[in-house]
Amino acid sequence: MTEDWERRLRDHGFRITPQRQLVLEAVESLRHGTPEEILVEVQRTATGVNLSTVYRTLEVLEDVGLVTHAHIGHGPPTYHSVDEHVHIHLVCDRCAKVLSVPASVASDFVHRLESEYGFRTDISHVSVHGLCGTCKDRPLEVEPDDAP
Amino acid sequence: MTEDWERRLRDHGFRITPQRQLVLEAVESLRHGTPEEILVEVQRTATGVNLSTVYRTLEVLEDVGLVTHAHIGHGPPTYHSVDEHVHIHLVCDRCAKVLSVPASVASDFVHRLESEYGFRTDISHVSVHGLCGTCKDRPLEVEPDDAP
DNA sequence: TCGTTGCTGCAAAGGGTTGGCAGGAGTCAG
DNA sequence: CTGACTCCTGCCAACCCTTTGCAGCAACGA
Repeated sequence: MTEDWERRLRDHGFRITPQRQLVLEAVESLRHGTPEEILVEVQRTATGVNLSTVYRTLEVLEDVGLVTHAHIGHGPPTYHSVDEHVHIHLVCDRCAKVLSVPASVASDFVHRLESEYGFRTDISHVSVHGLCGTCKDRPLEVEPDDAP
Repeated sequence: MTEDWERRLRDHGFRITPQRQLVLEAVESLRHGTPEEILVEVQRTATGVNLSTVYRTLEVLEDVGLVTHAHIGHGPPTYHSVDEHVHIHLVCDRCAKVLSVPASVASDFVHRLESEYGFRTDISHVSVHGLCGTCKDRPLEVEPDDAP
């Protein structure tokens, strides 16, 4: 995959450490990951790594453009490697499933924001909430003792 | 403004209390407000009101459809009254300014999500990040001792 | 007016995140 | 290859935002 991650870090004055490599690899192998999940993945290789290190490392990796994060719902953010295709998260508020769709569906929207409001947006940063195809067709609530 | 808020609450089996009235009024007068900000506004009238009451009240008001919340950036959510026009928040990552634009700019995007992915979305729930008109034209960093 | 039960205030706990500190490791010059 | 200089890490405690348990108060129907 990304092989110039070392250069990327060095060029920004950061050092190369095992922790940084492991965190980056974890982000790449999990395709969506919260800091906690990334920690668990990292600890499969190196048990000693600490959660605060993961937080600090993710910040560094984001700084140099190797990962991004997005907010899915109310919980902790999820991190992605940037060599993934840029995508948007659709979060179902009913079943909590997360769909990824290519960012291109939003390109008209993005262009309108830029031309009409001068706002240049990073559409992938936040997720879009709603109901997924399965859930929106399902009746709202099924009280078990109401139907004949 | 909304005068049937009492009915709204009653119809859902909730009681009418001064706290609920005050919180609702606070949300309407602040047009964007975090729980903390709403508390401060409420306390201009009733000092004794507690932050947990604000949280619980906002949950109730959202339940009955009198307010909504949206996530702006990493911090706490902001609440709006629902009689406001539905809008999208554009958050500038550089200067942290928040622009509100009518949700109609996103209608094509919303329709595509529904027709292509079966996903029915509540576009106003999360905010869109990026750079505002002012910041995107500003040079990235000005190192003071680099130019001739 | 009285009783029921939901609502509130308080305080404490909970999850996620950040900060200070001392020791250890990466990097660079020699 | 070696040494020194910093940066980075692990640990722990603090932090912010939010939720919860509980006892007393107050809204509402009878």
